[in-house]
Amino acid sequence: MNDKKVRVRFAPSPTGPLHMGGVRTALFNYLFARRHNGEFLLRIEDTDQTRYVPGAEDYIAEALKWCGIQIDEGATVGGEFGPYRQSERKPMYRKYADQLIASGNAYYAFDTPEELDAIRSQYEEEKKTFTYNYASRENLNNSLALAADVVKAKIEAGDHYVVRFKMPVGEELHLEDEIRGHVVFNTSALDDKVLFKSDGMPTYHLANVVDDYLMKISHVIRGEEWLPSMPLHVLLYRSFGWEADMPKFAHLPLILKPVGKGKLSKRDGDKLGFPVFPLEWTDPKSKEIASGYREGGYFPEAFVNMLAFLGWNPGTEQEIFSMEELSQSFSLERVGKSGSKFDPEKTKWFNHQYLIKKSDEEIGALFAEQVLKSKGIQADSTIVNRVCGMVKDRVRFVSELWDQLNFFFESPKEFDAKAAKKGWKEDTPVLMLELIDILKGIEDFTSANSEEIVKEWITAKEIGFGKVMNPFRLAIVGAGKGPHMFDIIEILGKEETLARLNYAMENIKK
RNA sequence: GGUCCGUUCGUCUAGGGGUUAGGACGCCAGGUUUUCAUCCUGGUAACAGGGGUUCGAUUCCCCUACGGACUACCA
Repeated sequence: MNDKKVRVRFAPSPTGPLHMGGVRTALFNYLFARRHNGEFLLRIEDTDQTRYVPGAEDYIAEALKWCGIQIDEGATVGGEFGPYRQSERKPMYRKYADQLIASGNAYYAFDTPEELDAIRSQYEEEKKTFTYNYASRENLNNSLALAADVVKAKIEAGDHYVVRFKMPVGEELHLEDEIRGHVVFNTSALDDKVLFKSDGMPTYHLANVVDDYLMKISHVIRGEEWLPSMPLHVLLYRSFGWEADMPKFAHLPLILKPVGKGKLSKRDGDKLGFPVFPLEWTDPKSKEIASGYREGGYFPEAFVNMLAFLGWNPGTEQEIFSMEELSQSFSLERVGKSGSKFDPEKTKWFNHQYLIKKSDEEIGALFAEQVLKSKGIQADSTIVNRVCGMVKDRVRFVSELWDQLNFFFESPKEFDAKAAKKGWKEDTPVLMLELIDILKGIEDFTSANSEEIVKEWITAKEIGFGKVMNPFRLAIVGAGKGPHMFDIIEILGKEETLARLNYAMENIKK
């Protein structure tokens, strides 16, 4: 173990909204940085200009912010290792490609994409696989096969070319991954990857290694889809002579679809009935809207907690972790090796846990803002907070509160048929009439007091609570649901309570 | 096809040569409750298969099967 300062980076490509897998990668990097008092950087990998999507970069920054993932250095916040956008670093990559050519680790290749495509399909017809590597490069259009003066002439004539890595032959590479342990690759099975494109931009592989080196990255924590290119990256460090400063690698297991096969993709979300994105996203071209966790009513803490447990666990039975607790507990050793199927149900459970932990004031404010306002209902915030507190433990989302609380804000006009059939009997009207009289006489209409008086009456009359309380509830609530009856009528007040009772008497037909 | 990675309840997972294989989500049942829900209690359900190694393997090794990733002048 070297004692290098921990510096990690999240390096997304701004080709669209970040999906939850990307957010988890960012989260694990962030947590790892926090745990080791290190730094977390955001680097934008926009080397492919053809795939650039406007708004994607802002989306990434906003999504991380919503999750509570703070960026120490990066495209949006600056820092001494900038710029942090690869398009802005463009001028510096060229010399590294040249360095590799000079040292014999890379070469010029003039083959056009069309030529390569043609070769590939020809191989396919012959049921062979074409690989641009030691076996084929001597016969292709590159500086390894061509005479030096021809190469020089081509370049001077302005011919388009790429720079390819010259993959060594027959070497066994023994690599260490922080999550997977020992991994072995044979370089003969690898190909001569393009490092520098004909448009003057580096590919991911070159830019990534150069930037990680220049930005003094200590650990590369990324998705498992990058595992196959780890040998290339290690070889690049070696070719540059940067082995001593090479970061450690950790490849995270993938997040899989809840049903069916394969990894979770951006297309899955709304089709499968849950968001795949942290924030809602409107595609700038098609104007299609993809739903987000934020807009779906999830709390960022719940979303983050759920994500943290996809592939990682603390080894204890604690499941609810704040960002602070995660920062203290996170370790790469406790990240699993196998992919995890995402479970939308558990995410809802996490949301419920956070919802019940929040104060009545917080929930009340959200309910007023998100639900009542849109219904044009204005209500006293003390009342709103109080009723939210009464029922918050039975919902998973703020939006579900309305179903539990509607009767506080609107008197019932219709009555649940099933509850009416069950609770509203022949003798009910007589009892309700008596109940109205009792309630009328109560001066102190607080919950405890009216409960005592009504209970006394029921006990004295020997009629059983259900015979009174069930229809009473039906009249007040409109259904067989809701919190403690006397708490409800205290909030409603005597006048409203009596009005509802009278309305029910006239409108519930047996 | 090739290369690499993986495989414990339906799902997320703990565990690890000798355990009643633990927890959570979901589901089911009972209890509490004047209702619904919460809550409490209980239940359902797993070491992919075959070979080794060993006194003993779910745990270590190999093979098979299955799953996954990668295989672009995309990241």
